[in-house]
Amino acid sequence: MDKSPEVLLELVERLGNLLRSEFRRAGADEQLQPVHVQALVYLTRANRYSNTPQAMAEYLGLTKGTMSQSLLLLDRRGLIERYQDDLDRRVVRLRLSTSGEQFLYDAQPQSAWQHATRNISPNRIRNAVSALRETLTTFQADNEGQPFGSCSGCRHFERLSARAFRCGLMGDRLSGPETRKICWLYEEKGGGSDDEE
Amino acid sequence: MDKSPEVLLELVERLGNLLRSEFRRAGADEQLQPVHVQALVYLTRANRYSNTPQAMAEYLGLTKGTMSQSLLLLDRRGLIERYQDDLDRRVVRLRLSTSGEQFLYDAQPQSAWQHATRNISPNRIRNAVSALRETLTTFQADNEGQPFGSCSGCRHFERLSARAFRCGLMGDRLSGPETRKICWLYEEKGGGSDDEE
DNA sequence: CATGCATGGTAGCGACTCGAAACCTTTATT
DNA sequence: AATAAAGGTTTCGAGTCGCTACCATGCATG
Repeated sequence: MDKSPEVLLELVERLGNLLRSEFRRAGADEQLQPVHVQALVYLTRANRYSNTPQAMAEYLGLTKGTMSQSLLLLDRRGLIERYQDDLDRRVVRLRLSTSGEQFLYDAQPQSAWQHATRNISPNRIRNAVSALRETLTTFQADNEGQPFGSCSGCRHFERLSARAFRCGLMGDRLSGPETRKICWLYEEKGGGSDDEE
Repeated sequence: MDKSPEVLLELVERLGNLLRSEFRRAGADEQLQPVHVQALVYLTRANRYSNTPQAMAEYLGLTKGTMSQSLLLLDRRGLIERYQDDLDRRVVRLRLSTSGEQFLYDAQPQSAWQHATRNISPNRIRNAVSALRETLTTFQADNEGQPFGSCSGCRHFERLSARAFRCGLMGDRLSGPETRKICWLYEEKGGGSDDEE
């Protein structure tokens, strides 16, 4: 009998708690809750399709109502900016404000973690990443959650040339850096397949 | 430039969020918050030295005041029992009640996760465990948090015979199963190597 | 077009979290 | 005996969070 999966769960859970404490600490000066800090961090990593309340709520595992509350607060504090989408005027788009960026720069919510991995060989980290990524994919597939991946590995991703990319779903050209951001339209580049829509 | 640590952070964070959602779902029937479910799960894994509000608060990253609130609620609902320690009457000890155990049995808060790791080879899981464990240890050392490990690997652990064990710090004899539970008195066995069972 | 309905987001409600600080009781130190 | 320290509880106020209801905008049909 192997209990490794159980232990892995325990570790992820505990690291999650510590990360949460860390976010709490990072936001203490500005009276921010962990979820607020997470929201700000998310904005630094989300691509152009994923900077909406909806996507954020999915990512953080909250309802849209709850998300709306938190975003209202962040807006009042001037840490984010909200603007309407041009094409669909129901959609609200989000971006970090200058002071939001400043806050993240000062608080460094992730530094403690980065520091904690310093003694682990890149190779072992990559292995861990691979195992966790697979777990995440399976988990999301089981629970019908949005996938949230980046372009490489997405079935909509198209490479036009050495340095030009394109999202086949939305039809936009993408810059190199943007292909590494988080996208909630991500779909696994499945083998055969059932495709949606 | 290698961004793997960053990606690892992202994965742990996201899995942590999903786990949290999962706990929320598991507790919904009984009107329990995620933290309540976590507390109950903790009790199934804590050894005799670690079933106190103090240890639990450390583990979950909360203050003792907050912890006290949650435990009060769990006690009112009859999911846990609280009793005084014999030796130190300041200390409160906790245990799952029968209905607490029943709740965990019914809600299976961890099943979704267990299921999500089904396709990953035991070997890769063990590697991931090892990397995360090391990260956890470093993180805790950096932040002076309680270590929270199990007997194997603890400097206080003594093996009396093939099947008899002892905690050198507290002086108690321990049963085999108990040596695999979570202990907040854990201290890294300096120098020597870490081996897995 | 109008009607209907789905979708993205907001508002209000109530139960609960959470840290901070003050407090109580028991144990440890001197 | 006096004082300090440690484990827990209480109280307070701001905020989370799911829920339901609600308001716009967009998208179908006919």
